[in-house]
Parts: sequence; C-alpha cells; structure tokens
Amino acid sequence: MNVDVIADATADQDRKAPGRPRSARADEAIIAATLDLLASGTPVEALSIEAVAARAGVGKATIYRRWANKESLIVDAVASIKGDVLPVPGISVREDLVTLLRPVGRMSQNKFGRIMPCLLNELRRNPQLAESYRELTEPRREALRRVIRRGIATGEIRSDLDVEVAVTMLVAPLIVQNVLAPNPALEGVDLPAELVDTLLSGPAATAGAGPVAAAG
Amino acid sequence: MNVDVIADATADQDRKAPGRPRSARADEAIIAATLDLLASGTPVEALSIEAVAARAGVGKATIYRRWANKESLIVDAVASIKGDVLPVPGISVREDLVTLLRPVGRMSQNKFGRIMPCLLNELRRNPQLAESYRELTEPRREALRRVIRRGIATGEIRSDLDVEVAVTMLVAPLIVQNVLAPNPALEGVDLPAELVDTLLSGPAATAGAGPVAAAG
Amino acid sequence: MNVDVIADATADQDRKAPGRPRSARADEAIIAATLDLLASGTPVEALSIEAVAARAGVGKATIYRRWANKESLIVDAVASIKGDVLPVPGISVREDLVTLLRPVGRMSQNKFGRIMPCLLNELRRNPQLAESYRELTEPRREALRRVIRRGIATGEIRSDLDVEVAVTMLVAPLIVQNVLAPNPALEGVDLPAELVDTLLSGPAATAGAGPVAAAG
Amino acid sequence: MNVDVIADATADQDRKAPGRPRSARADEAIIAATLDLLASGTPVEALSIEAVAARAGVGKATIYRRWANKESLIVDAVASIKGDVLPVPGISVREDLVTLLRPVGRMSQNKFGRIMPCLLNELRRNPQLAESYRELTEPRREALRRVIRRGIATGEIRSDLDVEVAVTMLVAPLIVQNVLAPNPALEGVDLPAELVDTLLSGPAATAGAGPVAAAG
DNA sequence: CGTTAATCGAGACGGTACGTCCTGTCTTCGG
DNA sequence: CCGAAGACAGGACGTACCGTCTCGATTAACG
Repeated sequence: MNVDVIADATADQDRKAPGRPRSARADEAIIAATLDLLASGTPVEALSIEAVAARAGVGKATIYRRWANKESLIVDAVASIKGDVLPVPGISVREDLVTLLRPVGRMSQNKFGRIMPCLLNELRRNPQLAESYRELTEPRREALRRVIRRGIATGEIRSDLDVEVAVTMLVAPLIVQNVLAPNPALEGVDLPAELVDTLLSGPAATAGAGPVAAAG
Repeated sequence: MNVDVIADATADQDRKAPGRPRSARADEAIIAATLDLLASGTPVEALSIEAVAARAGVGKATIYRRWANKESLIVDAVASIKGDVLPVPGISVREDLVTLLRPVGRMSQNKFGRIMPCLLNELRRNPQLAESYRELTEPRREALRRVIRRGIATGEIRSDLDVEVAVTMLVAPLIVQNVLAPNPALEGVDLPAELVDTLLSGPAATAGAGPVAAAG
Repeated sequence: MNVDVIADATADQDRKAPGRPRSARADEAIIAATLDLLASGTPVEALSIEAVAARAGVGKATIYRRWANKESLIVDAVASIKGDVLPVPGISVREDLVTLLRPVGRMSQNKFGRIMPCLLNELRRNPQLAESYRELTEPRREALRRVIRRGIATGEIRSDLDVEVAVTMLVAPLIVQNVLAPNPALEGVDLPAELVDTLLSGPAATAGAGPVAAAG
Repeated sequence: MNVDVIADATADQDRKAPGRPRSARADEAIIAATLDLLASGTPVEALSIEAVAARAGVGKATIYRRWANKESLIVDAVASIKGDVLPVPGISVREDLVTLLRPVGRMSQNKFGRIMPCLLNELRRNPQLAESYRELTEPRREALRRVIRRGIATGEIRSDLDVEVAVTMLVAPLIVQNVLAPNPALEGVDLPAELVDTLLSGPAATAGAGPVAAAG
C-alpha cells in the first residue's frame, strides 16, 4: 500500500493536501513498469529503481517520494495483482482438486507465474512481502481446503486427514517443481493428478479395491 | 567446474602446463571463504568477489583466473560441500522416513542449511547450479526412495505408490515451510511426522485394514 | 579546462542545464587534494585518482564527471595556482634581473616549485599542460623582458640583444640546474648572478667600458 | 651496471660461478627491447617490465634476476648507448660552437634524442640515472669547453668568461626548447646561432663595434 | 661423460589502481 | 508542491601490471 495513501487514510480523509496533488498516472506507470520488468525476467535483486523510473517515464525521486525503498515498492506491486480471479471447481472431489492444482503446475505461462518465482528469494528476508504473498495465495489455498472438507463430509476422503498438511502436500511439490528445482524424473508426469491420486489413496477410487485388498 | 580442469580435459590429460602451477591452497581458501560468507548470511546477490578475495587472503585476479564469474564460483563452492554424510536409517519404515526428513525440517541449523536458502533464487536461472543442487540432494532423495521401496516390499506401504511422487510430497513441504514461505498455520506442527502419517496411514484408515495388519 | 565549461561555451552561454548543478565545493576539494598530493611529493605518474577522491572526500565518479582523465585534471589543477604574485623589481637593471631570477633558483622551496618538477615530464606529451605551464611562467618572463628593454633604453644593456633569446638564456640554465639535471660543477655557484653577469657585462668588459660607467 | 657484474667485480674476478652461465643474448635482447620501447614513444613511467619481457622474448624473472628494478634497467640501457660519436669541430670558434650545438637543437630526430626526453623526469629522483646522463652528455660539454677555451686563447672570446656557466647558457635553452617546454616565440629562430651570437657579444664580431661604443 | 647447479621461458601469486556502472539520496529547475 | 534531470558519496565490477615466486626443462662447466 502506498505510504501517502496510508497517511491520508489514517490522518484526514477529507482535507486536501496543499500544493499539486500526486499524479495517479505516475503511480500506475510505476507499478506497471515494476511488474513488466519482473515479468520479463529481471530478477528481484537486479531490479533497479533506475530501470523502473526509466520504463515508467518518471524521475527516480518520484518513486522514492512514494516508497521508502525497493522492497516496499515490490510489495505494493505484487499486492496490486491480486485481482486474478479463481476458476470455479467442478463436481467430483478428485476432479476439483486437480482442476485447482493445474494452474499452479502451469505457473510459468501466466503473468502471475512469471513474477512469483522472482520473489521467492525475498520472502525469507522480507516479512511484508511474505504477507503479500500469503494474501495472494490464501484464496487458492482456501479453495483447496473447502474441496477437501467437502470430500470428507461426503466420505470421498478419509476423515483423519489434517487439512492444512494435505493442502501443503498438494501445493508444495508443484511450487518446487515449477519454480525452484525441477526434478527431471518428474518432467513428463501429470503432477497435479498424481499428487491428488497419491494423497487420496487412488486405488480405492480408481479400481474399486484398495491395494491391500488386491494384495490380500 | 574449474576452468583449468575444463581446459585440461579438452586438450591433453597428461602433459603438464608450463609455468608455475596453480596453488591448491588458494583454491581451498577461495572456496572456504565463499562458503563462509554464504553461511554467515550474505545473500548470493550481495556476495562480492572483492569480499571473497579479502577473506581468502587472495588477489582478485587469482579468483578470476579460475572462475569466469561469480555464478560459476558459487556452483563450485556448493558442489564442494557434498561431503555431509547421511544418517543411517532405523527399523520401522515410518520411523525411518521421519528420521530422514527431520534434518530437512531443521535446515537452518547446519551449514548446508544456512547456505542453501541463499541459492534457491539462482536455481531457476543457472542450470549448472541447479545440477549441483540436484547432486547434493540426490543422495538424500535416494535414501527416501530406498526406505519407501522397502516398505512396499514388506507390505508396510501400499504397492501402487509412485515412489518419485511420494518422495516429492514428503520433501517439498519441508523446503517450502523452512526456506521459502513458512505457513503460520503449520508453525507448531511436527511437520515431518505429519507428512509421513498423512502419506502412509491414510489408506489404512479408509480401507479398514492397515498394511501392518495385513503384514501381521 | 573543465568539461562542463567547454560544453557551456560551445552550446549556450545563458540557458541553465537541467538537473542538480555541480557542486563548487567538490570542484575546489578535488583541485586542492590534487595540489596537496603533488606538493607532498607524489610524482605525477603515481598520482592516483583514487587517492585524490579519498583525500577530497569525494566519489571517483565525481572526478570522472568533470575530467576525462588524470592528465586534464592535473592541467586544471596547475592552471589554478596562477595566483602566486610576482615580486616587484628594484632600481639597477643588473640587480633587478638577479632579483627576478633568484626565486627560479630556489624553486624547490615554494609550493609552485615543488609541484612544477613533477609536471615537466608531462609537458612534451600534453600540449594543454604545456599551455598551462606557459601561462604560469609567462608573467615571470614578461617581467624579465621589461627589465631588459628598460636596460636597453637606458643604455645599460647593448641594443642588439634579442630579448626572447636573452630571457631564455637566463631562465633555462636555472630550470635545468634546479629541476632536471643539476651539474655538480655549478653546485656552489650563485647561478642567477653569474648568468646575468655573463650575459650583460661581457661586451662591456671586452669593449673597455661597462654599462654602469656608460650610464654614470 | 648489471648487479651480478658488480658482485663479481667486488668479490672474485676469476673464479667462475657454478651452474649455467647467464645468456649474453638475453642481456642484449632486454637492453635492445628497452631502448626500442623508449624510442618508440613509451614514456618511462609507462614502460612496463612485462612489455620489455614480451618484446625481448624473455621471462620477467630473467629481467629481475639481472636488475633490481625498472630504474636500474633503464640506467643500464641508457648507459649502453654512449657510443654515439661526436662530430669534429671546424675552424672559426663561432662556427664550431654552432656546429656542436646544432644536433642538440635537432634532438628529436635521432635515437638518442627520442630516448632522452623520456628520461628527464627521472633524473631528479634517480641519482644513478643522473650519473649515466652526465656521462653521456659530458663528452659533448667537454667539446664545447675546449672550443670556448680555444677562443679565449686566440682572443676571439673575452677572457673573463666562466666557461661552465657559458656552456650551460648555450646548452640549457636548447634542452628546454626541444625537450621540455618549447617557447612558441622562438619557434622559427635558428636558436643555436642566436645563442652563440648573444653569448659572444655578436656586435663586436659582426659589425666590428660593440653596442656600448655604438651607443657612446 | 655424467653430475650438478644456476639458468631459461612461462606463468601464478597477493596487491593496487584503473575507469565504468549502479546504488539510494540530494538538489535544482520549470510547470 | 510536483515532475524531471542529474549530481552526490560510495562501492563492486573485471582488467592490467606490479614485483615475487615456483615450476619443468636447458645447458655449460666440474669432476
């Protein structure tokens, strides 16, 4: 969130600031330039204010007047893309989970996906950015949680599952595979489907008979 | 890989290079200094060759003579720590898996763990570093695979499990939780144990007959 | 000459440059540091921009923004010391000449004298520095010329003398003796007086009538 | 003088050193390379041992084994060119002096002349180089002295002249004009002739009457 | 005639300075 | 007051030499 906007909001909603008001166009141009640069591959550590200012057609001071440092600019830029709406789930629990996970497995193909990987290294160091990150991913995690709970209610999923752990086991492999250190052994695999099957003890659902029964 | 080693390999394995040979002590000092700086918190992007040279007591040219750039120095430095041996697993499959996963959950407490997080952001961009990373983690993954296969053989684990997917579902959540974006909802949880339980015991509970019972 | 001054002179004398103007304090600090280092014995070839920047409390870029290289910085630094005023001459032509030459014979004892010798080697290569040098020495040469012309007018000096050649014959031996290659055979000699006597009195002695006698 | 030769001379003239003797070809190649580089414009301060070694086809250690530093190499290199013989003087004293001075006025056209200017800056700092310089110039000065004394004996030159001062007054202007800081006011002048005329009280010789007499 | 030892070219060593670039801050101008 | 422009101090970059050192290979005199 823009520092001035915060200040204005907490101090005086109605009174006009003296002098020339800040240009909303500049705000937008700066945020857009930041996202553009991140999406076009610039790693966060190499994202220079100078480059952002140049691409936004704005003076460096104009950026520093609004954000205290590079990190908070990035936090705001990231927070601004929260709009990306979520797909609506389907009918079968298994199908719904796979549907929800699939875009995570194709992260490198949308804007959100191209920006995220650049930020991951900063998450450890920057709690605010981590917060923004969580705010962005939370709706997706919540959707997963809802489907899992629905599955438990309908008996499609066993009831002793820790929902949070389950969600993490579904999402984390995709993040690691797509964003950090792709494992060549998993390259051709339809990972979202495999993950769901593995978690939900596929055999019971796919063959009608669990592996133990088959082995017995 | 060291530039000279490359040269030797492509040219002539046996003939000695003319002139004074390169100092092995310098090699070691440079690698050690690099790892020290990484372990002491310096982020990869802020690791300067100048600082490495100073800490190693070495001229900058001595570094540039061996490595073309910062990245390949880091690749070699990382590759050099592969020595960290693995703990030997125990008896019960469930216990063995938890034992193997536990150190991953405590990565921030050993040298390897303090260095790794600094590198993750580079993995996407630098295939060589990614290769080094995989070489380092592969023995740990292989140990997990062996235990899982043993469990399948003894009937403690259902046989339809894709071993690679299972390994990833165990490891990835720990990496994400400890290194990237800790999820506050999982903060107090004994994640290694929860992961193993979620993966292994689920089917047993839903199918009415656990693998242990079947094996008994 | 400062690069900016050049730019202004060739482009537009009146229009202000955009952006923050250059700091006059930095200019002065850089020139002062340069002269300090030269005067304290640093030979021109060992004068490093890095040292100048450090002593001036200035970034290297601030120096390179103003001067393209070390040489032109030195040219400007030298040009800036032209202020050293000249002593006023006395009454007798012979005495006046000796008075004017004496400081040249004691160059190693004043600031100007300690800096000059460091520059001589550069004069051949650097026409701009040679120009600065000439601008600094010209007032002194002009003073000598005036005295010689006065002597010719009053009859104290023979009238066929080429003034420029005479000035050079007085000054060059002192430069060579004090700055370049002292001749041991002239070590104890009061060179300024000897030079004037040799130049002026010679003809008088051979012709039987000294200039003073002629003027008396 | 070569460091080893010194050692041999002071210790034991006859006993041969054990081991492989030093290569005379290397000595010559190094000296020649040094003079080449100096003559081809490289200023003394920019003459790198590395360049000398490269041009001589010799290792750097081969140079440092013989000379303690760059300066003493240059001293020896300069000393090695003393061979340049002097022209023989003519009949008239005035003509002889002009003949002797003329080559000094054309220094930039022979090898000696192209090397000398590079050295002048070092003379102040390096007594050994100054000594070499004096040894090289002394024969020329001595020739001038002899002619001047001959002129005094024959009555062509007045007898009260300090010979050393006179020599300096003839030579120093040429050095300054040709090597250090050429005075534009003297550019078209036949300086050697003018100097001799000015010193020898030209009028007496050219017009038969001294200036004082003419003015009286 | 083989041993011996100082030489040779080559090149790595720890340093220092180079001139460039970019950082985040600051200071001025014109609108 | 705002925007743009650009100077500010600082510091890392990768290169070039410095003068020293260390290597394997020569090479000449001594034994």
